[in-house]
Amino acid sequence: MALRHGDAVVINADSAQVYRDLRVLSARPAPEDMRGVEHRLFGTWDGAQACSAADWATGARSEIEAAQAQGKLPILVGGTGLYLRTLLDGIAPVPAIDPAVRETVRALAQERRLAALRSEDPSAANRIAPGDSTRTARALEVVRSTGQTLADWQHDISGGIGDAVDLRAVILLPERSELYRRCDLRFAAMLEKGAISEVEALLARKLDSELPVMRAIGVRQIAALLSGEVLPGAVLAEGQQATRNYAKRQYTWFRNQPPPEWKRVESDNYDAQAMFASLLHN
RNA sequence: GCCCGGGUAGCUCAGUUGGUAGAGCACGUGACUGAAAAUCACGGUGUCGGCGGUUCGAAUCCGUCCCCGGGCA
Repeated sequence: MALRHGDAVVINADSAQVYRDLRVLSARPAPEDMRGVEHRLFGTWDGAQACSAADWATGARSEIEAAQAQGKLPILVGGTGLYLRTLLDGIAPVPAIDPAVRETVRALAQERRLAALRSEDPSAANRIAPGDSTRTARALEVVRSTGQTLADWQHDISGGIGDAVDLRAVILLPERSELYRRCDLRFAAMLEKGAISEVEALLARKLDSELPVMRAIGVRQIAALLSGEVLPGAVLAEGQQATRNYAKRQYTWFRNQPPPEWKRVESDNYDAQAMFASLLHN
């Protein structure tokens, strides 16, 4: 069955690796890692623009089609569960939000957002946890911008390709202490390999601090170092901590959200070659 | 050696006039429908430094010992 390099296309499914500005901090694969295999949607977005789950899914869909048209096998790799869900299951076709509405809503403190939502979309206000600022803002911007509630839009989910493709999925669930150990090594290596100058360059762009690029793990911590608010030793520890916290959330998502038939690998020393072989077999 | 300050959850610390303990973080579990490396929800943390005493009852009061800071010699 031996899959040759030229037969596959690797497509990124990670919400940070999507940004050009985050080569080091998103651990984007280097040319030598790619070993001649085509890679798509890595560093494709400029940090100045936010890539939404639907934006990514649109891009992924066309990359998958292009690969298939050439008889190549698309391999999606990455850790953003919502992106994969949007690609496979589709998403509510909510039109683009009026930028003015979005800006107004995001400028509100959570208490004010919640109060507004209670009068403009009471059932959403009731459903969303009171402290959940992201979802409160989303529900509010949707009613305000479209005149329909988010729940109304979500009755109709569309655009998923899950039923049209022969999906072979595998989820890696490493042992916790080993996972954390690797998180620590990973962030330390980033500091060694240019993360600090990467953040310097990012800060020089003076982008909105709420943009997704600015919220990638390590950006805030390193920015604090550069402005002298924090000492070098603390940056390492904080970056490692943030990495571990994220890994736990990601672990919870992938352990519970995907369908039960997705293969889960919990061992740390599996035979990758054999695993992929069995995955691709028939 | 003497004088101060301090020893309470894994860490940093709160604990009013004695009624056997709390907060943040960490950790664990979970949620997740267009910012998701985001945003949240829930949960247990424990010989309150040791030993003795007073008291119906001590993290809180008394004695003593140990440990950690700082100061004086």
